[in-house]
Amino acid sequence: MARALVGALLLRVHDGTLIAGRIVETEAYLWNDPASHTYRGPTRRNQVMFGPPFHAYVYFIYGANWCLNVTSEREGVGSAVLVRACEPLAGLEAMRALRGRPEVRDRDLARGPGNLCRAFAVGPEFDDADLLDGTQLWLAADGAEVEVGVSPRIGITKAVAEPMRFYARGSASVSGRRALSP
DNA sequence: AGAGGGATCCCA
DNA sequence: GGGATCCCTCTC
Repeated sequence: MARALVGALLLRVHDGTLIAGRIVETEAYLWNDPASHTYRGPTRRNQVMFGPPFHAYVYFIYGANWCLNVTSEREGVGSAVLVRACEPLAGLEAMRALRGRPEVRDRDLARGPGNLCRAFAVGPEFDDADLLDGTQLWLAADGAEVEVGVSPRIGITKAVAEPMRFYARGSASVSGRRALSP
């Protein structure tokens, strides 16, 4: 699932403008995973992760950033895929305005999970939104061939060695130290 | 490399 | 209700 999402499209209609990007980086957070929000069971925040797959799980982190996840696995299994970065395809001016940083390069508009949510105007109002049947935020498949690399996840302190980060090889919009993206 | 920032959750 | 923790970002 996390691997398959690399190369898919993320689409957003915001104020009548289409914003689109190709997902180039994801991380899997599985059931029974010490790094996952669901590791200690259901809570108010993480309940969406136990719901049906392909819904948005949106959470706030570090006092400044929203993060967008796609729930995965069947209902009852608390798991999700963090969408860490998109390569911008459409609506770049809108994305730049949403970022509030006129100087940012195109490839960096949705690079990193917090930046991605800003660029796509994604916030808590999308928590639990159905991403296969949405009119404002949704996912779409795409025929593009993407070579997918695998690495450990970024920014975690538990299960650090697990190779559950997936990214599009060669994409300049992949986050993290470039050294992590050989 | 370091500070900022606030929600969440565990354990009292 | 306190305090550690956190799937980060920006600026220095």
